[in-house]
Amino acid sequence: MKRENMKRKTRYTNQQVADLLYKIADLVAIKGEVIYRVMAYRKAADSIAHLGRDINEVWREGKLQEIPGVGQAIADKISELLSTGHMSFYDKLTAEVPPSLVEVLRIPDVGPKKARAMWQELGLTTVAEVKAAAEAGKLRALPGFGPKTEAKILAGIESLARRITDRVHLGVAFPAARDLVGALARLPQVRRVAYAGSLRRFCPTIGDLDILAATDDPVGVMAAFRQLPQVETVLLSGETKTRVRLIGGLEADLRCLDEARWGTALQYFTGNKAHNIKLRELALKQGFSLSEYSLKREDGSEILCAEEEEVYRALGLPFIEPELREDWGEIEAALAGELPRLVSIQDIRGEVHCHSTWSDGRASIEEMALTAEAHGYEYLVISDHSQGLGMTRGLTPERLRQQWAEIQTVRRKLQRLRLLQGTEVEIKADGSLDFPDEVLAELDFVVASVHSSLRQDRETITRRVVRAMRSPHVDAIGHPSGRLLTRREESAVDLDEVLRVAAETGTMIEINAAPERLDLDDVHVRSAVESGVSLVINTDAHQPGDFDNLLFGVATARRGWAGPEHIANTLPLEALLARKKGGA
DNA sequence: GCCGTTTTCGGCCCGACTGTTTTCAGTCG
Repeated sequence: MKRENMKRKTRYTNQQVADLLYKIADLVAIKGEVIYRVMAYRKAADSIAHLGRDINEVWREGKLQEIPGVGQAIADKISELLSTGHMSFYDKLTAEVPPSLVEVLRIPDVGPKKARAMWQELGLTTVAEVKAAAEAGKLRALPGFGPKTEAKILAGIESLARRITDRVHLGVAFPAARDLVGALARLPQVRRVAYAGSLRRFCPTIGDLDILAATDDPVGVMAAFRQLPQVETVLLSGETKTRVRLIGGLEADLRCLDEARWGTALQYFTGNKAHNIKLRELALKQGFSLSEYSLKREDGSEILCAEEEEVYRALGLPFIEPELREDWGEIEAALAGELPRLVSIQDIRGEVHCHSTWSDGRASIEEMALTAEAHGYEYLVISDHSQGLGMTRGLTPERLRQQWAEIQTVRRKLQRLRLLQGTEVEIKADGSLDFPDEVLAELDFVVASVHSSLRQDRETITRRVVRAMRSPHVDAIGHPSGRLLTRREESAVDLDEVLRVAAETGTMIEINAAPERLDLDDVHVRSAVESGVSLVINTDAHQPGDFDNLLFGVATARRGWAGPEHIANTLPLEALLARKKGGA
């Protein structure tokens, strides 16, 4: 009665391989090995997490060592893992260093040295044991520890327990950052202020906010910052740097600096770390030392950069857009003069996926259309859910026809916007569609999505989506992975296969701009761009305010190196319709 | 452990803040 797939070896995803390498890095650090060995594991893990190709495939082709940061030793370990399902190096390592210490490392202010000390001196290997020891006042006796360190560790454990997740999506981080920047901009001493960090790069999730302020009065600005009503706790505060926890739990750093050094500072604090390290290495080769303060020549004299562009120019590079700064090859491309031209929000002419009160939207068709028109859109497709999705009051074919009458009425109230009718049709568990072909054939644009049975295994859910893509009526696949950032993992669907079939069938793939989705994700956008898949950016708006999310979708496209030519809704309506399957 | 416009060996980005220290180590970004 044993099924075939129960005997099969576990298949490792890129993320799982990366996570194992991160874990090895932590354990090797606690073991006390040279930091460069630790960094090597982390670098390899970063590369694999953002590979954009299935690691199993790369391994089968024998090309593991072509991955940046993967040399002979790490390639051998990955090979062993993928072929046998275990890694003897990891087994040996965890026999020496208890793997639960990785959790201890997550306590703020506990790094490898402190974790090792607590483990070696007091035998503490879990967060619970550390907590008990701290409460009993046993930590302060350790060399390098004191009462304050002990208290900090206790507070750190508390904050770990209180936080559900340590990252938030852009829909949370972006308004919070705008709010802080606005408050600081109102201070008379502040000359310039901006957010930097992962938010400026539009990473899908954000760990904390990085705010920069140019001022001649850092002490005054820091004092004012600590007093802001948004601030719950001041975590640390010096002359140039203050770190606080905001109400709601998000943490924010404020750095103050001279206006003349704005460019180097903004560049540095935008990151990411790997991009910065590579930039600093490039600077060293050219005889400079680059820091957030300046470019320093070997004789110690400084070149100040008031603008970011000057930093890149001084290193012989064109400006690199923040969304590209992930060390995914952008510095090499910049050196070669091969940076892509990125799509911008002004390029988007309309959307083909939004909802109304006809299903689970919160605004009428008219409100949605007028808002889209006010945004300068040329077209909008109303695409309410189909009948099978009961909780969204999905439409039956009959109601779909009634909706058509309303769309025609609304059309008369519009100046420029061209309003069309579509659907977000449910892809049922077996891959069939929730409307018959003759109904789909009448619609202007069909988005097909998966909302149910998201836990199907990889083969089943992939076959299901592929079957939908082979329908001549399906123009695009909506939010293909089904992830909900910080809440729900993506489904097991094989996105590489989805993209391959998309290219073959001419099915468009959506970049859903809702900040909790950003689905297709940046890494696969890059694969789509490389394989010639047509993408479409939609906010999936359920109310008028949701159209403002477009910038998150555009940023995700930019992070995947997409230009306007890769995004179908940068086209005028007729050209977009012509690009559909069987389009004129 | 990785890597090469100086290198196949000897490097590997740079700085702020805190706490425990008599001058610096650890952590963080």
